[in-house]
Amino acid sequence: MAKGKKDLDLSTEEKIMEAARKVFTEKGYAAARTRDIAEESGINLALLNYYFRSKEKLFELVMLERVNKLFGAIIPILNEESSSLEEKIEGIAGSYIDLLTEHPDLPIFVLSEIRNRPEKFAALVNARDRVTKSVFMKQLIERKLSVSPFHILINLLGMTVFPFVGKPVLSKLIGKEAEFDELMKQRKELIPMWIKMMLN
Amino acid sequence: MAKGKKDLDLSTEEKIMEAARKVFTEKGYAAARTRDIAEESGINLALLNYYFRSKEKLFELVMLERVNKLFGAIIPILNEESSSLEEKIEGIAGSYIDLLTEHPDLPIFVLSEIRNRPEKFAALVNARDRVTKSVFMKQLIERKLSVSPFHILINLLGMTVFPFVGKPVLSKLIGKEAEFDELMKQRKELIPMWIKMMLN
DNA sequence: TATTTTATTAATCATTCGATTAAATATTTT
DNA sequence: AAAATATTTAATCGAATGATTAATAAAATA
Repeated sequence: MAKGKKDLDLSTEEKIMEAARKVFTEKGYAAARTRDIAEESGINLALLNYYFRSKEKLFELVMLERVNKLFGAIIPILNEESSSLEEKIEGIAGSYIDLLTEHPDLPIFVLSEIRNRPEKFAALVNARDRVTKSVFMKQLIERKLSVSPFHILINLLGMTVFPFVGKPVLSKLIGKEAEFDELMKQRKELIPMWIKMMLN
Repeated sequence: MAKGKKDLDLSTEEKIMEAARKVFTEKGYAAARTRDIAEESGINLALLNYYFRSKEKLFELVMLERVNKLFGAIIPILNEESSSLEEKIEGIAGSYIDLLTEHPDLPIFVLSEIRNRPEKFAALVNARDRVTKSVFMKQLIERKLSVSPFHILINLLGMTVFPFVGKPVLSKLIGKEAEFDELMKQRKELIPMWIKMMLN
């Protein structure tokens, strides 16, 4: 049979995925209703199950996308062979701030879903070796710091990611949305500077 | 008798609150079932509504407790009149790490519930003036830094709070629970040191 | 064109869930 | 002790929700 998915199929499937991304990300798995997703995508409720079998299966696809997006922005940089430690730090801060400025709710979505159902999603982010044995960690160890290299990694991620995790609260303190974004833009250069200070 | 653990002399009301704290914090509002809370506290389901009117009302009490705990650990320090900027930085890092080592899921719980229903809880954390007009911010401004004082506040909170927000992922990288706690303990002294470096 | 497969819809099923009710039991007040 | 009030339970209600079904429309295939 012609197993090539037709344009219309793809379109419907993609409309559902698009709506699922939005609704799941806004409300979280438990509060999201399949009817919300159906309405948001302008399709019949039964079509959601026709194409994706269940709410759970649909969510797994969205979650996988999100996790890959979140970790795909850092893992490759950690493992670059040719770049220096300083270049990696600049790369991580820069690419993460660009990514999260566009998708501010990415980290809180992933982290809160993992917390709500750790048995289901913990394995998804088990990138232990790809981090602990990365070129980045090796380069950190070479510097013979007086503290664990994990501190540096935590600081880099904390200073970069935390403002977006705490955005619902922080943006109230800071004021306008534009000011928040301007601060984040500044941090692309500031964070590498601060981290480098910690390496001495 | 159900799996209620400590059936101590707690009043029925307090038994329900205790179970509500646990279930809401573990699963979030939307995924928490009033029947879970009833079973966890070893009481009849109807008693929950008898004492607290509704799931929503019960949750509001738990949420208020959590928010006060989370922000109560920092707001008073920000507004101390007698302590120096350096002392405040040490106080915040120290008291927050102590608090979050005991209650690691506090920040992710509060932040994700705010994100899921911002219209309901955003007002709860609107401490704008208490932060922006705090003694801490005044002291930062006096230092005539080359960057916005918000950067320093974000860095302090990011380095302190982020490891706990990301704990479900980070603890896998780091290894045993004890090692994570040991790193956090070290950070009580390290974070103030790093932040002070940023003040020059 | 005729037939088979794929896509879509309206209706509805089965469960779950928050909440209520009415009756029973315990506690306090008079 | 009697009456009044407060607490607790079992049963159940109604709405919401994920999922399915049976019928129809559209597209693909032969």
